[in-house]
Amino acid sequence: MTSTIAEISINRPLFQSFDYLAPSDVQVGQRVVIPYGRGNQTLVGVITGLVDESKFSRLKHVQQVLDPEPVFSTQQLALARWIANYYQQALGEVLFAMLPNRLRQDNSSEPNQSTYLKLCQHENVPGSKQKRLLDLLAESDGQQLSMSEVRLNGFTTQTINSLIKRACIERLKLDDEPSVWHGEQQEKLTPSREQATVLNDIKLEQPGCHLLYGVTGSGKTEVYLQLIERCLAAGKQALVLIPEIGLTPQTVRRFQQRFARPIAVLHSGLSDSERLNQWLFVKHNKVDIVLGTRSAVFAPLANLGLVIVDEEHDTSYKQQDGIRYQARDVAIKRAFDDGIPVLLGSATPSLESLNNAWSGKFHWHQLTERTGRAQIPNIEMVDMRHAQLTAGLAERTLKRMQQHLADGNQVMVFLNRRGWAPSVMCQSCGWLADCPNCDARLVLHQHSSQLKCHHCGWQHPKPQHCPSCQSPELVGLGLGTEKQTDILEQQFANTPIIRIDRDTANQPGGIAKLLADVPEKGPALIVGTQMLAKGHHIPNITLVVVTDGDAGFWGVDYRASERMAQLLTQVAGRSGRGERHGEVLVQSRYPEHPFFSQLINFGYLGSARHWLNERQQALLPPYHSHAIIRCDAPHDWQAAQVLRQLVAQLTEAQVNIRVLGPVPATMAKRAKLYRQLLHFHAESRSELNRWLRYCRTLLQNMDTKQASWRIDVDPIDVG
DNA sequence: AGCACGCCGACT
DNA sequence: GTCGGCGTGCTC
Ligand SMILES: [Zn+2]
Ligand SMILES: [Zn+2]
Repeated sequence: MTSTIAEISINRPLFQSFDYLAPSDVQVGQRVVIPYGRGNQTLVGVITGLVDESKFSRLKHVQQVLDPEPVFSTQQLALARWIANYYQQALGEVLFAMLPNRLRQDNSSEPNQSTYLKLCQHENVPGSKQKRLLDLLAESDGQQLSMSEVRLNGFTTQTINSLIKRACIERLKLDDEPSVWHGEQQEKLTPSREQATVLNDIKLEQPGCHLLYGVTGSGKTEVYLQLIERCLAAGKQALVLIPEIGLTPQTVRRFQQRFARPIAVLHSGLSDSERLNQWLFVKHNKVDIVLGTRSAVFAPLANLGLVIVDEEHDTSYKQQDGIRYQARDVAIKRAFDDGIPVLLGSATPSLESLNNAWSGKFHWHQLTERTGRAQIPNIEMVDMRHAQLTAGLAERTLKRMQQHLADGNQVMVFLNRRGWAPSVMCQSCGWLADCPNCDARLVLHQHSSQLKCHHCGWQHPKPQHCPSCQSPELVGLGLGTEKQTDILEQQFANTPIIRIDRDTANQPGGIAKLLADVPEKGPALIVGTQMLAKGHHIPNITLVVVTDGDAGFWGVDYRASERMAQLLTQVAGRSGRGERHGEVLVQSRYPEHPFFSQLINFGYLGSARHWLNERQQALLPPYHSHAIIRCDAPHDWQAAQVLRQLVAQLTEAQVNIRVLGPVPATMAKRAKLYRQLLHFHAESRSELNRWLRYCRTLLQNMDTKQASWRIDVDPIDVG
């Protein structure tokens, strides 16, 4: 048998491929099993190239070719190469991150099959059961049904076997097919004047990036749906990315109801086998619409015609651990490669996308009218400085809440701190409960009577006495959602209160059960964290209260304003019911701070313009590119030493981009590791890339001992 | 990364 | 004598 030499990438952080002898008919993009290393352990690899010769003399043989057809197309391989280069990751690791978990091991990529029963002869048969089965099959699509459906209808193997003997029915193996929504279909809505303009301005035949600025409730989804419809009508496929928290059953339902065809859904809640199933449906061309979160950007659609990224500013598009990439940017690159349009939608676009739109790189579209709802409410500041606080809320705030509840409306109280109190102190000696593994205070969770670290997961039962002076006077300092809810329960004794945060959402039933607890009509208080701000429309809210408008402004993070404004704008979008104008109260100790007045007077876009100016002055993204090399080690000097050594080598090589540091991370110690950062700022993206690649080779050749390092390109957490 | 190999100390 | 600790170096 003739053979060829295959370059194979494996799921290890090695920036090289390995040459193996393979059967001459293998193709690039197929997975193979190889004997690897001195112990010849069997590993799955991906063929990334075929060559005639290798500089290695004793090549091993590929053990098994796993895929009859490549699991990666040439375009996907090219995309993987781009990601590996841009984010400084090993190609093999990128490729494996693009595959569903099951295909990272030696599982088959062929379509799943099930046994079906097909009607051959509909003749008179003795038993009534047999007769009923024939009737059932006769009525079914294609006169056939899957075995599981037949079983579900109560037919036994015996009935089936007798019918097969009579040659009335036959068994066949058929590919599994994705299910189609059989419930009520939803007709497409007549677009508003604004929607029609947007729909008219986006031409699917023309490649390019479109930024759709649409305030909450302005009908962005309807625009998506009608564009997808056009895309499908042109015989192409559509990919829709949605943030983790927004991809709810209701969202999926909305798409299913509009399109009488199967839709693949790829979200993080799927089991490995469900995820593989969905992925195989996409791979084998059985769906034309893919709905998914971050990693769905890699869905193997072969005939893509449109990519949509909903809530494009959402930080969950950035993968933070393992393989790092920004799915929104990968989506843009993928669309560019395919020569197709990509639509980014948001009520609070990222400064990156706004800059691209305002500089003419993206096409700008907007939806400013809320369909069937009152205008976005104004934000009203509440000065906390001299206020008497109950549950963290000023008298004025409580009064307003009282009014709204008395009118039978619902009120949302937002506090981005879960637990009872963010720290615990001894009143007689001043001892503070610190995490033994992190530079962080332990958070008191009163209901479970535990002290927990929100950074490393460490927890311990709440002590009865101060470990330092034995005094029993241990008190919680500050306010979390748990405590706020408890106090509000006393204040508003007859009002149902629902708390929505990670602690309550992790209980059985999850967030869906909590939302179901919100009464359909009548007053209710909904208390919660970040989780409340995104997704999950609660219809009867007329007042939103932000307990601490100053939280999150203490750091060095230049994205803090942008993120806070996005949060406040999103939260404000929750308020308002039908034509009833909603209200938003933001409590602050600095109510006159320009951040608030700007947001109130000039809105998100006006503020964004201002921040973009500041970023330009400060040579920060999106004008300059930013990357961070992070280094962790068990002793505080190790990480800094590695980075100092790196800086020395860079200086020697006459580095011509800005290098800052090493500096300790905002939380210098986390999970028993000391963390140091090295910042890189460059006007030119390619220069940054070049120097990062150089850093990577330096670090790979450096004896970093116990220190581990990673490169974060376009970081969102800067501290 | 993950594994084999190897060179040392502390156990039967 | 050997079991296992981690430090070193390689993987086609
Ligand atoms: Zn004490
Ligand atoms: Zn901790």
